[in-house]
Amino acid sequence: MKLDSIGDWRRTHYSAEVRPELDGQEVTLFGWVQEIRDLGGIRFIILQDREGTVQITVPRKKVCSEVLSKAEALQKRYSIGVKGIVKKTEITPRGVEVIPKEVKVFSTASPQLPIDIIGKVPAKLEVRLDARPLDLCREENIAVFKIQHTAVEVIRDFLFERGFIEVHTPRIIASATEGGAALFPVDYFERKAFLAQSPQLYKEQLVISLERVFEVGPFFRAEESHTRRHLSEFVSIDIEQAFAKAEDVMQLLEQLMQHTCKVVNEKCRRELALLNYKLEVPETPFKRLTYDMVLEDLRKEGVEIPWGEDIPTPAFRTLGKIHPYFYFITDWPTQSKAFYIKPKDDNPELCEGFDFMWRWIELASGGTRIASKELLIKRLKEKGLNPESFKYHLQAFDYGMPPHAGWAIGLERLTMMLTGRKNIREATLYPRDKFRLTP
RNA sequence: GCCCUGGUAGUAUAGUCCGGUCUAGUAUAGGCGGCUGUCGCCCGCCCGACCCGGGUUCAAAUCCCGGCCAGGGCGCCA
Repeated sequence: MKLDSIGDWRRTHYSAEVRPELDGQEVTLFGWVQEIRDLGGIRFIILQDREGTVQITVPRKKVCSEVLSKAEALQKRYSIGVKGIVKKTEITPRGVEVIPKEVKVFSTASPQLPIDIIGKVPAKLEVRLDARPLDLCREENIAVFKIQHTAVEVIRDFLFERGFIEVHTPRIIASATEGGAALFPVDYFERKAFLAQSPQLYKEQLVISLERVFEVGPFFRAEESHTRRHLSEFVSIDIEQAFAKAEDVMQLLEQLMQHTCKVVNEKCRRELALLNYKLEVPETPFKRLTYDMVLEDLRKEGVEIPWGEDIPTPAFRTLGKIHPYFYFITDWPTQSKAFYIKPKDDNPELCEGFDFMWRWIELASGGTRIASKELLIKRLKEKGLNPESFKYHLQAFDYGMPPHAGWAIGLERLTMMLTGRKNIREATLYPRDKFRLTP
């Protein structure tokens, strides 16, 4: 079929902005055909755009033949433009409809779509992810990513207001010696390099110059993890603050979480309703459980964990039932945390690291960092790491490393919390895991 | 990497236990036709599928073995 060009048409309103008050006014709408209900003498076309939907009503005998033939040719997902008159009406749920005066078809679509975009017949996640560009057109998914966007916007504003500077650290790094998580190797000209798993060392180095920094960006972990809360590429929101300790950044984090829930609740009312999800705004301060208290809680539930061990997933699930919302876990055994977490001055068996939990899911982790070079080297050795491999990082500790603390929060996990999604892949536009590299 | 469960039209499912009745049912989508107030529109007709390979058997969607893929769980996750 012959396609139209946009010409001098420009959008005057999004679908959601077409309200009964505009009765009688001409609007230009752009979007996609979401649904067509043809009753013979009258045809209802649901136009969808980023902000929602609006009904285009085509009464056969009342529109000109050109509009009629265009309207008859439309099919699902055609990209269209409609110039028409807003009509206030009692008959539609939204209280408005648009009677077209002119219709443009910008693009057609395959008649047999791989998934049902209305959601009458739900598709499996696998099928949805294979058809992700189309899947993302579903209103439910638009809602998820608008909420994610709102959260990122809120977090950035919050941190800017508190004097944090947004930074960008390298994604390509030279050494695999940070320990722990497996790294993805890459060819870097003739050398071997790796994709960064965290900005940890860089953001610590930056506190000696920029003092308060944050970064929002992707990181990579080549783990075998195959769960609904792990990805091999994820977005981390990382902060690091000079002249601070764990409690300072924990307060920052709980205020930030409360504020994020509050703003998302206000600004994303439509999206939350669409997802059929109620987001509670939590009270601060959040519970602070010590590692010992957690072991005790679990013991009462019949789960024994030897002191010093990390807490296994099933135990976290139990814990999430006892503490059903946000809470911190503090006073971890030093041996269970990363080498850069500061041991307590009065009891070096314990450290100033913390986990920030939402039910049974770890949303963030952080802590006071070690500022002393000697201690850091000692901890590296205890962890079986070679200080020589860290010489470029360690130099920062020769130039006046202040006391500092920070945390990192997983954006996709945060999005799961904010949207009620149960699989992290739904909170990621194009998820990457061990088995999925496309689309 | 390990354990459990599963793989049937574009999509979602029934059938699998207990082989034959399956020419594989249903819904939805798609095609064609009809319908002037639908909003999961409705009505009629049509199209369309047993993951791959091997085995058992007179006979396999169904039982067995291997593979691939998916979901869930575990481990791993500074």
